[in-house]
Amino acid sequence: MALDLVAVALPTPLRRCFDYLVPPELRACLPPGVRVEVPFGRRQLIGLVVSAPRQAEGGGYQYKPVSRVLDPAPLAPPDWLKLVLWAAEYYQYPVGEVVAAALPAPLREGRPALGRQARRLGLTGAGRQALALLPARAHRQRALLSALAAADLQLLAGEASGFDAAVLRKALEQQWVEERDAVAEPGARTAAPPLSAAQQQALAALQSAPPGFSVSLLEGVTGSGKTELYLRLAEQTLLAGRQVLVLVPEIGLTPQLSARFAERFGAAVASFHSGMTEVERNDAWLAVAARRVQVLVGTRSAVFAPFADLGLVVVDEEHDASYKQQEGFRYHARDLALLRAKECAAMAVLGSATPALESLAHARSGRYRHVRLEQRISGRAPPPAQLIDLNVYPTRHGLTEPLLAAVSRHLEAGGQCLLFINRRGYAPTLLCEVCHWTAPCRHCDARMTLHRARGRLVCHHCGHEELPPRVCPSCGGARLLPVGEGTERIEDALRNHFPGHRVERFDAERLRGGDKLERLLDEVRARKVEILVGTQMLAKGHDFPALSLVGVVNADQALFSADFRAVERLGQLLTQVAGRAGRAEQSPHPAEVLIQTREPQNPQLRLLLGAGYGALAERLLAERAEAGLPPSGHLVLLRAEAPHMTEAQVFLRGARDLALAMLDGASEVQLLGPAPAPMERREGRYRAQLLLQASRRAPLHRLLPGWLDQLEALPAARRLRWSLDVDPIDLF
DNA sequence: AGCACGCCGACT
DNA sequence: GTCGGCGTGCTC
Repeated sequence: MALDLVAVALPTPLRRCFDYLVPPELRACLPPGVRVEVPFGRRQLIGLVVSAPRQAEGGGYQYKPVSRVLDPAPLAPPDWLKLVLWAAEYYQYPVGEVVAAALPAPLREGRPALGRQARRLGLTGAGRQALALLPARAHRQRALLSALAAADLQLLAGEASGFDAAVLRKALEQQWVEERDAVAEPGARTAAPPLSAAQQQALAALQSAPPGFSVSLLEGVTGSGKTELYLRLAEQTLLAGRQVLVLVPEIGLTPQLSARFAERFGAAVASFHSGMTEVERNDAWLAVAARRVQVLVGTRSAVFAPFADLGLVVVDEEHDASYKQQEGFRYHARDLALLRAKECAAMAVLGSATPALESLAHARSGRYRHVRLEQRISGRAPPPAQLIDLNVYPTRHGLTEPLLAAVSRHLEAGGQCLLFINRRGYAPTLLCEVCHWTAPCRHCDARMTLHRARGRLVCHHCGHEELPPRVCPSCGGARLLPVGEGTERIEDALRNHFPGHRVERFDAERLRGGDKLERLLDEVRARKVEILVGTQMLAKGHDFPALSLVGVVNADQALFSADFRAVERLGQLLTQVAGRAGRAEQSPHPAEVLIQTREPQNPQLRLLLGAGYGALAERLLAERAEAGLPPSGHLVLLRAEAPHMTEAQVFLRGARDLALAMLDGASEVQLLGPAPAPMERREGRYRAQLLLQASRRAPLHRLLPGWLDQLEALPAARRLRWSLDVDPIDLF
């Protein structure tokens, strides 16, 4: 007997879809991309139709019928669904969970696909009169009305107004405030600033890409004005009636960039990131599908926004590791963005001052167009970096005399100083002077970091906290010494050394919650802060016009790391930090970059400082080719964690044997391990991994589906946590 | 993942 | 005698 069936993706960890009977009257209502409610076991679930209804022989199976269709039309165009299905296959992750990651929560849970629209609020004549007559205690109404007296409030799709809902409701009721049409105007609203000669050249090079799909790597030093080029390309795309996706690596960078886009393009712009509420994200998502929004600025997950006609994809700071999701569905947003662009015949631009080796390799092979922007807008070359040898100069609280002297010099000349140290807390180790005991975390193979102001020892791997012991728990010795330094200690040392100068610390601990980062950055720009101490969050994207000295307290951690990407990352980080200095014309003092190191002869460090990131990248690419590592080879990592190391090892050995049985001896796929993770125990669990390596993707990816089916059937697989990471960027 | 079914220990 | 532990099996 022939049956009408549709395949439905459901939110379960099963790596397959499920077929449902199509009642005859619903046959026309079930195109791919609509949501349905279906019975699944004893539950009712919301799922997504992923195939057109098809005729099939029953084969005796009792299929269940679709219970309900939620959408009159597909939620998103076919290329969106294609991206979702492709990602599920490529990352070998359950389709239903990929769909769940690609849909905002309200849609996932079956809420109707109705979004709130972009709005514009304006002050009425009555409102203007009311503003003069408001009683003094009505300060919240006053704030609202005076803000609107200055300018209409333009709210993007899904954006909160920033005013209390009750206050807004009252003002609308009183007709002090009215809703006006929020017009999404194509083209620029505010005039674009003129381009430098170098920018003009780069823009011309970008624009000379053939119509349709193309990828350009825009390699532009910090301060060279890449953002203005994105804006120009976006304007052109909008005038052609197509939409724009701009990806940024982290939420902290969205306000700046979306503000610049909104300033230029008005209501056509929306943001999308994890700091928004689910409802806000839902509104933005739906507005993109309905073409009420033309430009979306967002983090990783914005790559799944349902563009109706995507014409331009920008991936800013494309080298940034935040684009790779590090748990669950481990996708790389940059890679998916390129796939997306290809399917939509859109132009893709990868922007960075320090491109990933992957992207450089593609540029070198001609697969990407390589556009360089080597001149800063200011015309000033980035300052040269100099090394301070920690074997020669003693330190106090991590700082050498030459570095402190440089800080004095720049402060006297009215410049700002940035001290970079990629470690939070006061000191990474608490050491007993007598027996050399160090404070360990009871859940991890790691030392506890001393946070002195909080009076706590904190493990940065699991979050465990303890009170520091008074005496050594091992020998009873009374002299426990903080060894090494973190941001807090550097901050203290600088406060003591430069009393009367304002020192501010920038790290996750200090800036937790709210808009503290934004507020502090404003104070930096207003020159109220003279010395900045911080972690890598200071290296990313922010503009400090008056900054003239960058000091790197210690560059050495990465030089000893086991991770094969450590030196690439160090090169990117040092280049990005150094790029914060001397960006603006009004920089009061020639800029300087000083790097403290115990390894001044390190060849990679010298190459970076002498010949720049590009030269280091060339060297690293050659090394990767030699070792068969990315981008010259391809990796898949199977991780496992269990209460005891033997359980993890037994599972991974089983996995290895299955893979060996599936591969013939001559296969290009190499298996490495199983081996314990670099940190064997973390959060109380033992971790190990099995690495698959191949010079070509095809044989590796051919292996995966069948291998995973067998892995899931392994009895050991049920008793521990394991996951597959395709194209891993960290080896645990 | 959920959610059932199923077969062994300490409690009203 | 039952409530409940988590092993194992299935979900169109």
